[in-house]
Amino acid sequence: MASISPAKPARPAPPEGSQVHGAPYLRIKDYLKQGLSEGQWTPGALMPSESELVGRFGVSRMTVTRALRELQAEGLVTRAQGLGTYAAHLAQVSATLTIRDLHEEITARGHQHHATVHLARSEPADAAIAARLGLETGATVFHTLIVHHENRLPLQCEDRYVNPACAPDYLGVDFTRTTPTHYLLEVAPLWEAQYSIEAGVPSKREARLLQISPLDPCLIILRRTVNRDQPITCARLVHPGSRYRVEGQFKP
Amino acid sequence: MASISPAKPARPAPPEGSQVHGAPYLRIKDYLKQGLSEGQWTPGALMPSESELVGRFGVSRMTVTRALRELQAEGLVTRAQGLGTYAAHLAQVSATLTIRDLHEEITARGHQHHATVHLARSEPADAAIAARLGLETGATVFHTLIVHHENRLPLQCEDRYVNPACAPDYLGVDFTRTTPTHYLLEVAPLWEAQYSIEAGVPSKREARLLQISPLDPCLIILRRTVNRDQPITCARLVHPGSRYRVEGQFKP
DNA sequence: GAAGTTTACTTGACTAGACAAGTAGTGTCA
DNA sequence: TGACACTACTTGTCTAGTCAAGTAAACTTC
Repeated sequence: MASISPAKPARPAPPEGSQVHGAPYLRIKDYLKQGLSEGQWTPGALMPSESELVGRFGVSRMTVTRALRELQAEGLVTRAQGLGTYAAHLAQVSATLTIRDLHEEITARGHQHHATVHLARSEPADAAIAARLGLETGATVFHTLIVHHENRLPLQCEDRYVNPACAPDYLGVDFTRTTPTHYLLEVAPLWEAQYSIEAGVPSKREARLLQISPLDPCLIILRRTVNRDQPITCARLVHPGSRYRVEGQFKP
Repeated sequence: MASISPAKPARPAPPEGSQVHGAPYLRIKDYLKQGLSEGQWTPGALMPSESELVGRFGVSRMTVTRALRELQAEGLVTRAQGLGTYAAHLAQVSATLTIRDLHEEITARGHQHHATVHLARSEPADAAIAARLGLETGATVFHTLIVHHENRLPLQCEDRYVNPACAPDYLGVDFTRTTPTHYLLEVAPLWEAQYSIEAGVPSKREARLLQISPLDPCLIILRRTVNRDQPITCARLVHPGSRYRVEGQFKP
């Protein structure tokens, strides 16, 4: 099969501006990205077809397909069978906000993390908590209230409810050494989470634990974590606005 | 070539629990995802090699490669040449927060959006703004201050500086009809953005424009947008904490 | 003219190989 | 014992084709 490969027809040189080095699929991606950033294809415009790119770059269709599929996964183009590849409307693109385990975040800054446990018990769930954990009202849930400190300064008040079915040994964990997030990640490795980030004022108890005034603005994150089958945990994370912010970047 | 295809050797049945329907690469992804969610491979564990999956599912290596490459892109596995495929440590995974154009967000809720323009002029940049836009101190920049309303209630105060080189006609736009975000997306289609989300109190002017008390907690988003070559714009978006929150979900 | 058919073009998915490059263990030789 | 080559296994990338399925426009038929 390799011996009778026909001589390749003369093909046009690779388009100007595309990278010369690197794997062919990366060169194709870079060429298309650059055209998109220069406005060569405005949102909604029809982009070159796979066979056109095959001819232009002198590669096989699988290579072009890979480049286009990755651009699609990155949200830069949309593709439709029978129609073609189109430049995407970037307004709908999403931002990636890195939300890491607080312990890692603090130690990565070279600071000291320590936690104080103010509550760790099982209790009957009220209607709101039960609904969020997919349980009956009055069912037993685990409840912890932990304050995380960075260099002795309170940074986060973590009020968390856990479904006992997912982590039966939860209350036996020493939360001054392991964060609940870290422990739950190990017990239930693959999950989905929903977040909501808002600004508000702390409750009186939260203000006292965070050593701030009840009027100080706080960044409040509500997080609910679900396994494939059942809810695992829901948490209210309250941070003094002056000491914490969420950062992220978005790279289409 | 099709006529002399050899009979396929007997192969083990697809692993239990995997989807029967769907494209083979999706079946393989689903099988691996399920194993990860059930703890069959805990973070850091070595997962089946490509050739093992080829044998197990009776497909070609390209198909297995595609499934694994997509799982890698989704952050579920890490791969290393010469070593193998490993279950990822999910703690470092990122959450996707959808940040849409405010006009779209409001109209999608079936509500009415209108904007009032309180400032739209060019002015010399002070040191802080110039640094963020990559310009010299004193260089001319465009400055707009716009309040966005949802059903007549102020929702966002948008204080924005724009690099004139990227959008020379910026001040000619009617911002009661087009949001700056939307216009800038059209003028400079491909960009990167950095976000910072924090809780704080509004300035006196912001409080007045948003019709809230200067003590009310606000969700403040600082956004800086960069093109491939140069910074485009930086903005301070102030939202009353009681009226706005950022939602997102994370689905590995 | 309206309704169906054909054709050309598009993406979607896959096969059965190929070579390259990185890692780790094993065996050999000085 | 230490240095080195060899080997087995892994992922990374690519080729040159295949068939399927969806769209749209041109063409044919009634």
